[in-house]
Amino acid sequence: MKNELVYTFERLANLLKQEARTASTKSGLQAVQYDALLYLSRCNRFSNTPIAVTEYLGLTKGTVSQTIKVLERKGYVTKVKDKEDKRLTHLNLTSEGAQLISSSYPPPDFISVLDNQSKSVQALLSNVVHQLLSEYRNASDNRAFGECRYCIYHRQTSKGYRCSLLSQPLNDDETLKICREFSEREVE
Amino acid sequence: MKNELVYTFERLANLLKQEARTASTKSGLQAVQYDALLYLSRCNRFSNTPIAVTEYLGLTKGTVSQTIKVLERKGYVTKVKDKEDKRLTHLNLTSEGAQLISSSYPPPDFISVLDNQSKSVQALLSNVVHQLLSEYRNASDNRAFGECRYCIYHRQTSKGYRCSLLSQPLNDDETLKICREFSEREVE
DNA sequence: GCGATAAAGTATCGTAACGATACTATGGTT
DNA sequence: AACCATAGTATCGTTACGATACTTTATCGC
Repeated sequence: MKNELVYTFERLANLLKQEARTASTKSGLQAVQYDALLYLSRCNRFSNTPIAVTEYLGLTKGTVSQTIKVLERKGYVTKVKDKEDKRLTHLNLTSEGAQLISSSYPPPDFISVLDNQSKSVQALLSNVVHQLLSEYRNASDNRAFGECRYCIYHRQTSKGYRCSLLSQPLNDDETLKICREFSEREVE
Repeated sequence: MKNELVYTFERLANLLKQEARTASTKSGLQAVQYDALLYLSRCNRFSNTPIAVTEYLGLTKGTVSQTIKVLERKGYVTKVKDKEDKRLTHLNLTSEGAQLISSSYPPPDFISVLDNQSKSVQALLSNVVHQLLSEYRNASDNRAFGECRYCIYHRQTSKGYRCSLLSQPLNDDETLKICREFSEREVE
């Protein structure tokens, strides 16, 4: 039954949200602030701007601007103006910010459930849910926010990885991070 | 990779939330109000109380009390005092409330994605994600809120279904609804 | 080049969510 | 009857959130 699947996903999402909420209040942050910080810990250096946070979380610019201000005041992020494009502000996690995330993420209860699954189920889930997400991204008109390495602009050269959209070299870690400019690569 | 799976689920949850938000604002409701109404449309007659909404959504009593008040004022639910237990208030959807949900739920984009999947993938997903949810419910100390028919207290008699915990007869529809008293039945 | 438009970001305001606290009323237990 | 647990409401302060208006910088058309 399709509808039932939606219910199940929704309930899962609810429980995940609840677990995240516990983590955030334990660290003295509001839920949105935690979500924003989490995003910033997962995105690459082209995507750590207020507008990217805005699109990722599905909120408005003004709201996010305030959220960021609080995170800055609490010492979890710092603002750095972009050298080339002076409209842009980059948000870097301080070591406190990074530590806050790494001490509470990923959500332990959910991870333990995944751990219980057999390797084959895990692999299966990974495939199918990825597929689902990529189609869902296409169906909704939101930005994709996928991982760099799965992007059509991602290139491997003799000197390492590159982004062919932004014409920038990428180090290995970065190819695992999520990017605002992400565009789905066709599976061959 | 386990962590990656968590990310994927989280992003899926995010997109689902965004789609729900669009639906709610389109119908002139706040996100929480919509969530509460959605729950009330899915729960059985033992679980349509403010406290059940509270536990399902993971909020506090006071907050939910206010949310309900708004839903009542807007004409989407009505309050009915319980005959036996006078502490309880039952929240029934008005026809307007029911119509609001049925016109916007399930989320069309997500459903269309599920539709794209093959029958076998759908079946697979259904199994695995159900399993995941049931284990996650056990891992977290929240109430389960599962479907009546999968509950240990669910009985089939010659006269129809019964709840052996509350000693009440159940009609067929009700066994599909979610219940606050739900307790997972062991799979044999 | 110049002007128009778009994009990134901030500030401010009003509404509403949310948790905390304190309270009432009913039910259950011994 | 005394006590405690449960369901619910009311009120208060903090904060999220969208809307609007604004500034600054890039980009696009010519």
